[in-house]
Amino acid sequence: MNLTVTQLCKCLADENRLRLMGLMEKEREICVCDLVEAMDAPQSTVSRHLAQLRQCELVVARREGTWMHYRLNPALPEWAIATIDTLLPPAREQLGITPIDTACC
Amino acid sequence: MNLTVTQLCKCLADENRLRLMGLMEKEREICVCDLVEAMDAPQSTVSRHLAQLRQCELVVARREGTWMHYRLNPALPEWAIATIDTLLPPAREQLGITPIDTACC
DNA sequence: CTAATATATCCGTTATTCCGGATATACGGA
DNA sequence: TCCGTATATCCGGAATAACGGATATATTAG
Repeated sequence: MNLTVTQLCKCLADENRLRLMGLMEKEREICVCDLVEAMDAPQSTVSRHLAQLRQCELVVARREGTWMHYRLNPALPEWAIATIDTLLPPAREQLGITPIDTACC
Repeated sequence: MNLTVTQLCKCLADENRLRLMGLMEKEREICVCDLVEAMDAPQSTVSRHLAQLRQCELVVARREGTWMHYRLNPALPEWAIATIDTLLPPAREQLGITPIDTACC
């Protein structure tokens, strides 16, 4: 786990990625199709941003058949967890979103 | 004060700006010449990044004669203060810096 | 006013990031 | 095996951001 502060901030500095993070909730998995539906963006865009979040390990993915389930990575460094916990509530408010609580699959 | 999460993260997502923030310490003013000296970057670069930090109100400036004194803005929203407080220590460690404690003027 | 110093802004160039349609890959079922 | 669905990656173009030398502005001193 080699996350830097700069990397974390770059990830959260894009509205699409911030929105993706905001749609997820601790301890809860979401599949890509739900994220694509909730985001107003084409699937390739969502997938690309998810890949970036995955690369920085802000999220982790689990495959189940053809579906991929994403969740916030609970194993980040303390300072990253604290930052995410602090920023997601105001981010959700500013972006007008709430975590997804339905499951397509 | 209309700072958004995205704006805050954009500001902190650049290494030069993060370094500038890390060189400052709560409650302490620093003048630009000290920042220019501590950063390994031309004066115009430092000044441009300071302007951006000022624009987002992460820092505030006070003129004293020909000198400008900068300090972290103590009047940010709670979530921004908390984020900065959380991120600056690991950022300083990762960037190999400590707050400036000398005063050129 | 002129000179000197500190800092800010301008502007052309380069580097980085983002976009999204097209295509590829992975998997399950028939 | 071949097909359909879910997701990932590719790639060329557009948009955004960063750079830094040159220049402008602001202020003080003489």
